[in-house]
Amino acid sequence: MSSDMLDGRSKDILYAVVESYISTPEPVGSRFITKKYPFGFSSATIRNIMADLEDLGFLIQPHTSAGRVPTDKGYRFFVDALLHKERDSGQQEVPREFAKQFTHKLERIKTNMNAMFSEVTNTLSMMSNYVGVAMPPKSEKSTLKRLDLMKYKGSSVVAILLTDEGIIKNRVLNVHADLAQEDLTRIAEYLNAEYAGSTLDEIKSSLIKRMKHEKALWDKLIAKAMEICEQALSFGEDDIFVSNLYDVMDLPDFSNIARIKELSRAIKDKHMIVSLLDDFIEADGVNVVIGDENPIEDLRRLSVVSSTYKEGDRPMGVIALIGPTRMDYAKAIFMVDAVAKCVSRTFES
Amino acid sequence: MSSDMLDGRSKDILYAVVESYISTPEPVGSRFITKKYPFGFSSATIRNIMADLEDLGFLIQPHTSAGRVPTDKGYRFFVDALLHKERDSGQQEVPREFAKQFTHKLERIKTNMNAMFSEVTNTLSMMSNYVGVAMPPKSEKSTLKRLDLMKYKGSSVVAILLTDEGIIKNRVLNVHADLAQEDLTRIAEYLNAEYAGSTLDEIKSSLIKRMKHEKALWDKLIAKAMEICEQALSFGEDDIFVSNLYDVMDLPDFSNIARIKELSRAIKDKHMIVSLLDDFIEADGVNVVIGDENPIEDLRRLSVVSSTYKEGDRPMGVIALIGPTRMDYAKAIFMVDAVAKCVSRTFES
DNA sequence: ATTAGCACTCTAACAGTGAGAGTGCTAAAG
DNA sequence: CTTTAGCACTCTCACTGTTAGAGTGCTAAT
Repeated sequence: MSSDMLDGRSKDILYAVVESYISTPEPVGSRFITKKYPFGFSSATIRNIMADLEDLGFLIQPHTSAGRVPTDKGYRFFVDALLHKERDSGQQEVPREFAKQFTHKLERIKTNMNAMFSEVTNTLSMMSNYVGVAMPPKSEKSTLKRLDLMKYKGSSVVAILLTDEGIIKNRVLNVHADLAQEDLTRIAEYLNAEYAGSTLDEIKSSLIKRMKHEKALWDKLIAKAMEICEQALSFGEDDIFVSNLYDVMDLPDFSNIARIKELSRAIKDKHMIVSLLDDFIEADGVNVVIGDENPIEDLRRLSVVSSTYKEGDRPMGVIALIGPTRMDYAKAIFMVDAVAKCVSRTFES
Repeated sequence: MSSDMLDGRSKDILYAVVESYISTPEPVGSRFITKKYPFGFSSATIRNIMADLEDLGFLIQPHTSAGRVPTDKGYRFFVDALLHKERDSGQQEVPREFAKQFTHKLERIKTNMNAMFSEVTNTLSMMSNYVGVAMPPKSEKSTLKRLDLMKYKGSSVVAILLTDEGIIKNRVLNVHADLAQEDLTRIAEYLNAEYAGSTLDEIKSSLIKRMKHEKALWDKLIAKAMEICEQALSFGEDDIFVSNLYDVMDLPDFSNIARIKELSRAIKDKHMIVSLLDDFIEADGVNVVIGDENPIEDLRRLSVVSSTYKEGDRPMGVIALIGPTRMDYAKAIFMVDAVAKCVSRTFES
């Protein structure tokens, strides 16, 4: 980490510059620092230090004779410092009331996953002015509680999957045969007996193995059961919840449509976001990705703050905030963390 | 309708002005009209007529010595004229190929309602640059095909409703009793025997009647069944599908955030949109609401073009486009109509 | 009834100016 | 050797004045 090369003084100044720029989006000059932060150096000294910081790539000036603005590297330094600080002094106090209220609210609507995650993303967005994102639990990792099959039109069948976590998925399948409801019920019973308690992933692989092995299945119905089960498990894309952009538009960073459109484009492709957040589901605590660091092209001028929610200690999904690199990281980190904890609590009870 | 007071000449000019302004968002002047539309009058005459049209409230000038811009009343005249014209000459030809392709696409994903309606709104938005909206079929109006109950954690039960239209709803209920899965199955069977084939609305009212009548139900299980059924039928808010704003941001009308935010605000409250579209579900053909005419405050500077999709001749839901009052109505009307028809076709097969 | 002509108005674009903010460098002070 | 005061320099932004152009309304002539 190249910020190790900085002496204490430089760190203080850098921290101050980033903090100031985050709170007010104006390039910050040396004189301003001397006024607002009583370091005890003259503006000339600050100036020298800032020039060094610029050489090292932490700051940049929009043009000669403007103040300095943090680079992504500068923000990274700031966030790292922030995370260390956090660890020492728990700054939560005021928002305990919020957490309580919010948990209550979630508790009330947790029966409806959609409504719950919409609530999560919208609250997140409203309170932070950034884009709230929530990735619901991955169904593949959850364990099958019960499978039901219902006859539908013609040769199509509705499969309903219930998992331990309360994820309910349904899917219309074509079974290429006119099975009676009784047959379906029997098939479902068979599959339940066989697979209840396994994770969907396990079921899938076991299924593939068995189908290969017993190539000619003696029992027609069991063969059909296998076929149905496989279809039932192949879910479509993962859906993800993203807040609307209403509150985001208040930010000065997005005061022109070009920027807002960029953001809109970044969150349009939900697969992208999913694949990004997938990487953080195993990570512990809050994760911050800043601008450049982002693997996804469209997110290179944005930052992502994420945290996982868990049931017990098994990570289930991810909560995140997406905003400009000039983000109030302290706030974003705190909020994501708090909300993730609320969601975890909801899943436990 | 006050546009009856206009003579043919005035109508032609008004139509031309609106058409021109829709195609290019520049106030249109008298000279421009003489150039582009060979009416055979001089600019001075046009000028007089335009002054009259302004007095009558069809046009307005942003400032002295600018051209004229249509008022909502002006757009209304234009749209009415458009709808009459449409009736005579079917202008569909080119997009038959599109309709075919799109119907195919829907056919492939119709098993997943969510995916289907997302596809509808996003395609609509992408092709028109306006906001695509789709209201899925109202579950209350659809008939019950089958109800299933599955035991969940503790005293909660998952109810799954399958309707004729393929709407599958699930809901977690609290039954305040530790019923075994067998009991649940029996209850479900009973309810299916009793109610399959009725619309959910009918079931609801019948249920209420019965519960009042036989106050002391002798059969505990049937009492429970009633209770469960009632809970299962009380769905939450209707959800509605709204496209993202990505393509909308290309419009010059929304080139500043204030306008885009206004739009964002208007579509944020989905209940509002639902209540608006509900009014048009019975209407035949395409419906256009222009600016002022809108009952909802937030939509007063926007227009809504809507159409219903049906199964047979029973209207099921609404497809709509929301855009600026300066909208390409011809295109919007055509697209909404075409897409609604594609969706109808999908529901039929 | 229509139109040519003209005076009038308003906007948008452009260039020029000056204040202000902030820098880098140098030389003096600690 | 580090810090600071001083100063010349640079760049932006806000303001001003000016002008070209587009469009109007009115009047008088056709």
